Amino acid sequence: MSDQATILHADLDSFYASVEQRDDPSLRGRPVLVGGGVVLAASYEAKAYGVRTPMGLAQARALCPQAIVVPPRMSAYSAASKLVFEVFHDTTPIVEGISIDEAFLEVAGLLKIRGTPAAIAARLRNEVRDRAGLPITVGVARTKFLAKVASGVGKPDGLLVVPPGQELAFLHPLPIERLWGVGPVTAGKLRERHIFTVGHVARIGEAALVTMLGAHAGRHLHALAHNHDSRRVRTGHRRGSIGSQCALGRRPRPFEEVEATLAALVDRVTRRMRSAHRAGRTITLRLRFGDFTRATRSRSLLKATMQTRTILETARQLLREARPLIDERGLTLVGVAVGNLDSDGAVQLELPFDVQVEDGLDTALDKVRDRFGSSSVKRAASLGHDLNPSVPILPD
DNA sequence: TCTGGGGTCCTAGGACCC
DNA sequence: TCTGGGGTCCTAGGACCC
Repeated sequence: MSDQATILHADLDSFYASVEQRDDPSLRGRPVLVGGGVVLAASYEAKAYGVRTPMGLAQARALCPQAIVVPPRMSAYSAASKLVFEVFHDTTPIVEGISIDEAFLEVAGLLKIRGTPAAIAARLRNEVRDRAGLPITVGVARTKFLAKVASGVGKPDGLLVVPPGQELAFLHPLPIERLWGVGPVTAGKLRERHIFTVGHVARIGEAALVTMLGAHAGRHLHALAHNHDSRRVRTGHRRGSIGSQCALGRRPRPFEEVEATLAALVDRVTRRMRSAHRAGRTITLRLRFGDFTRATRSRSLLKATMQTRTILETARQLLREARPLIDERGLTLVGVAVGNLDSDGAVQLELPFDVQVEDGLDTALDKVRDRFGSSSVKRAASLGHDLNPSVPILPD
């Protein structure tokens, strides 16, 4: 681990609601809720009344009757996100997007030319405000995990640097829910054992955590509580699945209507696959029932496809096989996702500027593996690409 | 508190191969 | 006829994230 805090976690505040307030001045300073059936985003004025996501709109209105509810405008949010990510990429070449509204940035290579990480982060916040008109919080620390915790603590519209040496003092008083990977279930298990803060987690041994939570989760939490997190900021991620789902409400639906909904979902998914040039091999049908239990059914094809017909046939078959469950419990959500995504043919990526093929192909590939993850290079091999040293081609 | 839509990662058993 | 260990893929479920 570096001896300087050079990882930034940049996180837009109440993203959708902020975009609405930016685009409609009459909403500024007022409680705004973005949502349809549930609250997708709440402005800080609304959060002050206890509104959270994802909360039913009726409940949110009860907490904050004067809230202004606006329907989501996803295309406006995508455009705003694009602007913000341009600022990220203008700040440093090493940007790892986490979602539409947050990213990790590594600034270790910029210190000589652009100043301290705190100065870089402050400029980043100004740029996002100037160019995208949005408030953003930045956390700075030596590890990704701590940078993310810092941005969470620094919200809204803040900048929080955790200096090396003060990390555990910062971390240990925080509630366990701040740990990445601690959701309601894990928090419940920990609370049962009177573990309420990160400091408590740090004091119990790794073995006890593993017994409590399983091998991976236990080791993961133990490491995070001690601020052990060697993950680097990684570029070049591509998602592994594309899906779409639709809540049906509690009213019972005829099976034919469910089939029609499924067809529309498959159509939406395959359109997105084609525009992203991704083909997939595993079709997953996602179901949620009247009692809110869930089930998934999946099938893998021999060959990746982005064809609506093939994917719909498979999805329909899965739906028919699940019909007894549906008839028994009632259906409240249907979704379809296509995973095992592969590149549709060769996707060319330039090697990072600091990787020279002249060093020898193996050395270059090692560096690329280090940066992008080993899977990218394995995929190149499995696809049988000709790795011509003068024109490196790496899918993904 | 009656719960959207988009994802990720991990676990675990069984099939199958060497 | 009975047996081992290691590895990968498939499927289903669960927890978590924004």
